[in-house]
Amino acid sequence: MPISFRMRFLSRNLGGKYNERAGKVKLMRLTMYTDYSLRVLIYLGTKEEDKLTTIQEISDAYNISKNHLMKVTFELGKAGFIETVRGRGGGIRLADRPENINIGTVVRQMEEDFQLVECFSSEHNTCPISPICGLRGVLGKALHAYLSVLDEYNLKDLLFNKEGLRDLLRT
Amino acid sequence: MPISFRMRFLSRNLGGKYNERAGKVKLMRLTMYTDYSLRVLIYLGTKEEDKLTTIQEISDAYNISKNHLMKVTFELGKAGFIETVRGRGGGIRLADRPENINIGTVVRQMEEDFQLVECFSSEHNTCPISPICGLRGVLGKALHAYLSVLDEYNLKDLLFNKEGLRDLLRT
DNA sequence: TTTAAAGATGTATTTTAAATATATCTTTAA
DNA sequence: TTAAAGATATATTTAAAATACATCTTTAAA
Repeated sequence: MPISFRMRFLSRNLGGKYNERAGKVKLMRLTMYTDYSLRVLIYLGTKEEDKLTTIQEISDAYNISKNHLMKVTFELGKAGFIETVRGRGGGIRLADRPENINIGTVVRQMEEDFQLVECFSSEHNTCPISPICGLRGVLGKALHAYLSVLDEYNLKDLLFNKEGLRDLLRT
Repeated sequence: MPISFRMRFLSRNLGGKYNERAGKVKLMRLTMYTDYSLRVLIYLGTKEEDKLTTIQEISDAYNISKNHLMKVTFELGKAGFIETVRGRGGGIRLADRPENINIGTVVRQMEEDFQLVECFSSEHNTCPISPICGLRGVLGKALHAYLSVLDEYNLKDLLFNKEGLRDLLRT
């Protein structure tokens, strides 16, 4: 459920050499998609209330593909976290005050699913012991704990140094 | 950080149609690698103490590629969760009693890293606000909560219905 | 003392999701 | 009526994950 950042890490290669980290994998990542979603919200949170910001501006500030951000903002708008104004002079803004935008809610919304392991999906599961296996319950509980922490925070909590953020985001 | 099961889910396709779930992604997955690790431990846990089990047998029981399991068991051995005996008549067995094999420890060991988002990696980070951004802290806390739940369980907890597991795993 | 069964190791290939790019459409203020 | 903005769709690229294949090494049994 975490923002999956595959970036330019060394390839995992399960079949690779057996020295160093071979065989291990990178779990618990959030996608850049979710990361970008949060970055957009943070950016908008540093702006004056109601003021519109263009996607281009955010793209410049973070040096992120505008095309990618278009899709992120589209989803953020559909989910109701931001308002979008089309046409010349348009842009995007937070749909609510930062203290009312919950981080857990954002991550849940930008997520597709929380199928931690194969047996979380009745459709794709092939594990023969799933009917009586305790693993799903344990992982589900862990997932809940993860999201519960995120539920404790809202966007305002991430903006405690709003001036500093503005400085760093100035292009 | 969850066991990443990509399986045969619909492709995410960030650039796909904007109806249904397009744009959303699947986070918090564990890899099949970690899932398989836990399944191997569960299988061994259903066996009599000290009795050796071959990888082939586990491969048959779960219908998992033997080659893949070879790598999983190799890692499990290196990490000290199982003992491996080479040569004819060899096999693998738990290195300790199930109650002493902690699930959180297993997941941490089979993990490569816990870089939830780009800014968790000083090497790959490009986000300009990371020096003062509260996101990393929040996600780190959530990750800790996730692992802490796993830390509360050991392999024995997953074997409460050992007889049922044996039945389902009989090939 | 040779053979076969087991795990160990390395490399190569395939598949999938994620990331990104491109192109066009729609809206709307100037 | 034009240009700037977001909306939408499709296509491409990249990287990780999953898997397959090919030996090698160890060791007990024949």
